[in-house]
Amino acid sequence: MSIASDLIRGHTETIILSHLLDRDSYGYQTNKSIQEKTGGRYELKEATLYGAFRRLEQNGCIKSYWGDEETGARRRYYSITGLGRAVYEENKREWQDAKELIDTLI
Amino acid sequence: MSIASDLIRGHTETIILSHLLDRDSYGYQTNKSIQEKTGGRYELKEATLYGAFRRLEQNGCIKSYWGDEETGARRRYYSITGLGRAVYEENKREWQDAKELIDTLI
DNA sequence: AGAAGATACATCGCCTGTCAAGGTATCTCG
DNA sequence: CGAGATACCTTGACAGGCGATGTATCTTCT
Repeated sequence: MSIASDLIRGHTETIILSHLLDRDSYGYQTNKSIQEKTGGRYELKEATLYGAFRRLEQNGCIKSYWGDEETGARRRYYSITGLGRAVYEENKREWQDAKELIDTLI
Repeated sequence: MSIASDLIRGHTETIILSHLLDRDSYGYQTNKSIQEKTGGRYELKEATLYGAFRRLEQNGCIKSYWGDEETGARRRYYSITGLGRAVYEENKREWQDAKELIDTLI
């Protein structure tokens, strides 16, 4: 992980929501997907990841359920809610603004 | 201030360094300049601003001196050091990377 | 003269997100 | 059987942002 976490801070939840847009997923897979998409340049720490899932579920952006694996470790799947999609869109807009703002300032 | 502070977190010091590249400045002016550049969309809170100045001075990125105003409130001026310029360049590079990374992920 | 508002600096204590460290349990492969 | 991957979770410390509050000076309006 070569990138300062303070630069990503505030995007963690949006990144997770983004990953859930197309399909339900579980924690471990979410993180693996992030690693793949970034070519190993970034990964979420587990404590950060599960903390974000907890917050997202608490404010209604995602719902969770246990997978019915016959074998292997149990998995808690998450699915994005309507609210979650709205929040995602809003966050994405905010990111576009923030990007522009920061580019103006640095 | 229409932008979430977690999206700016980690950029505060870089923004300040950027403002000091061309000329020495003081806290109040720095913040006014940020407000102008962003058309009032963003400003640093004073506690954030002075906290950042303190950190930057402690790790040698800036130096400070009192202005010799004959009139008006006293001003503490800051000037960027060689180290500060190097840190600025590095932070700017990191921002380019982070931007790309986040765009990939959200 | 007095009040209000801008200029200018500074600190304290709270809140929140990140993360190192630790823990549990299952499966696979040598 | 041991090592390593898969998969989940929590606790405590830390750091940055910020509301609140305080100081002092200058200008402007009444």
